[in-house]
Amino acid sequence: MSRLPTLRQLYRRLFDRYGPQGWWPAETPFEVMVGAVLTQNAAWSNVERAIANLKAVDLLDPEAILALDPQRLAELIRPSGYFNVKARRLAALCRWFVERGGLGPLGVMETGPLREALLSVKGVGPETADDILLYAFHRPVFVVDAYTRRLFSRVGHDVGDYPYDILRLWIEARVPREVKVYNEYHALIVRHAKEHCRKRPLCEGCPLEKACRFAGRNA
DNA sequence: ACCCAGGGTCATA
DNA sequence: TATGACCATGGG
Repeated sequence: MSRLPTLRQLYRRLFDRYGPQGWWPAETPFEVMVGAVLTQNAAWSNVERAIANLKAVDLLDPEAILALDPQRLAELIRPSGYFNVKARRLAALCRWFVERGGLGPLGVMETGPLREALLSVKGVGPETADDILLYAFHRPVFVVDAYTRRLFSRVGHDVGDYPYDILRLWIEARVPREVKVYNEYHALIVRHAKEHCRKRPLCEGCPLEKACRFAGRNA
């Protein structure tokens, strides 16, 4: 009669295996914001190219992006996919950022209102908003993605069809509300997905071991 | 050739 | 509220 692994236990197993992940891979909060939009349904390796393009012409800056011809912006971020849509989304986010006065004023907002403000930007959905809240503004908000849902489902937690915010709150109630922990946990889930579950069907050598096998029996 | 990637919007029922 | 179409590149 084995019990389901708690979220704390899963975190410990992942952290013991992989160690700190050093997320988010960006030099500034604004770069986090750009990356959060560009990584929507895209491979990170492609996002890196897009960001490198922007850096190469010194355009990784909100005002500079706003002053840019939309078509040229789209061309620069082309490698990240959906480049026409993302060019619009990026411009919308920059407009919002500049109109709100940048990091100073935004940085002193309460987390709830800041989240709502982010969600009001066209092209910023819950996951993108939470990426920005956690990794740019260092707020204790757990980022839920498809890997997160899949991982917790596979180890036996029946969260498969929870709506985004329900699942987020469910997780936040079970994980210590610390920025450091939320930061590493999400990064570790992505790392684990890349490392194992995509390439190896049976999770051979998986740090979750019994938890994954347990899920296998129920799947 | 197919599948997927660190999603979100919009139209429709 | 809940599906479905759509957006588009690059690697396995």
